[in-house]
Amino acid sequence: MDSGRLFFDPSRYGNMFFGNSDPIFRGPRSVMGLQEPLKRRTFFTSPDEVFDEEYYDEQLPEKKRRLTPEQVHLLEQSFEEENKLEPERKTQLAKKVGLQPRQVAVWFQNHRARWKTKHLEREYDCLKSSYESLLSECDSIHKENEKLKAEVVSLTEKVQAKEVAGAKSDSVPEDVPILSPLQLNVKAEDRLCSGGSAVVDEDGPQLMDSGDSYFLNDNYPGCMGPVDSLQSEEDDGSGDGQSFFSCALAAAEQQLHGEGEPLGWWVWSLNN
DNA sequence: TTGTGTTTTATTGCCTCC
DNA sequence: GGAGGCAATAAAACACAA
Repeated sequence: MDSGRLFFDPSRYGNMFFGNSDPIFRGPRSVMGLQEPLKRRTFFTSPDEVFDEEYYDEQLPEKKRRLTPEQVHLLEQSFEEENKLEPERKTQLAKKVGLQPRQVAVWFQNHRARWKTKHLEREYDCLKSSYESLLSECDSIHKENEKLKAEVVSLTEKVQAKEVAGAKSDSVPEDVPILSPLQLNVKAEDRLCSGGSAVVDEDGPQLMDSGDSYFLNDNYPGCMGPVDSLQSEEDDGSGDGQSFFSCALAAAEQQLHGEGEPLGWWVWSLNN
């Protein structure tokens, strides 16, 4: 926009603003009566003034003025009802608030723009906090996953140590295989997956050789599967997830302390 | 008081719809 | 082609710190 443009363009809007065709539109500085601050007043303070041609005959056009709080209030009320203006409503509202219909239209236009900006900002904030919340949740699930994997490794090592120590004295049935730590690890997690656990559903990622990505969701690198399925475990009371490890840990500890059934049986039962 | 940043009012140009 | 909407922008009005 050039700075010397007209304050008001009669060619576009006719003489709706001023009641005559006096060529007074020369730009803001030449027509705004800056030398007469005492005569300053708000643009149109009453409906009568809006249509009072004599007023504009005797008073030079003024600078643009802020609308009064009452005018703004009325406009906002109307905006809340409907943010677009039909011609009839525009005319009625203009009379009601004491503005030119064009001013009302401009106000609505600007208000829609401001509303849109604020709405976008709110949506952005909402999405941002939602994203940060999910990120934090994902992080804690990832840590929990690491913890559980470490627990599996620890238990496996304990089981292996116990088996090696008791191999010579214990009589293990011939058809019960002695599992290697890797096999035991895989079997334990296999049971975890197939036993109705909510941690990994049947359609989700299945066991792979690496043993370190069973719980990862390929669609969300670094993230787990749906959080809801995790929460559902507690809800349905099945408890096949972490509680499995707790049972395993208890059984291993019992074995280490010479209680309960032989660990060979536990390994056998896992395998069947 | 003044400089500066923000808000509000108004204009312009372009686009879509009827 | 005219009416109306929107984005971009100008410029006045306003807020406020220094």
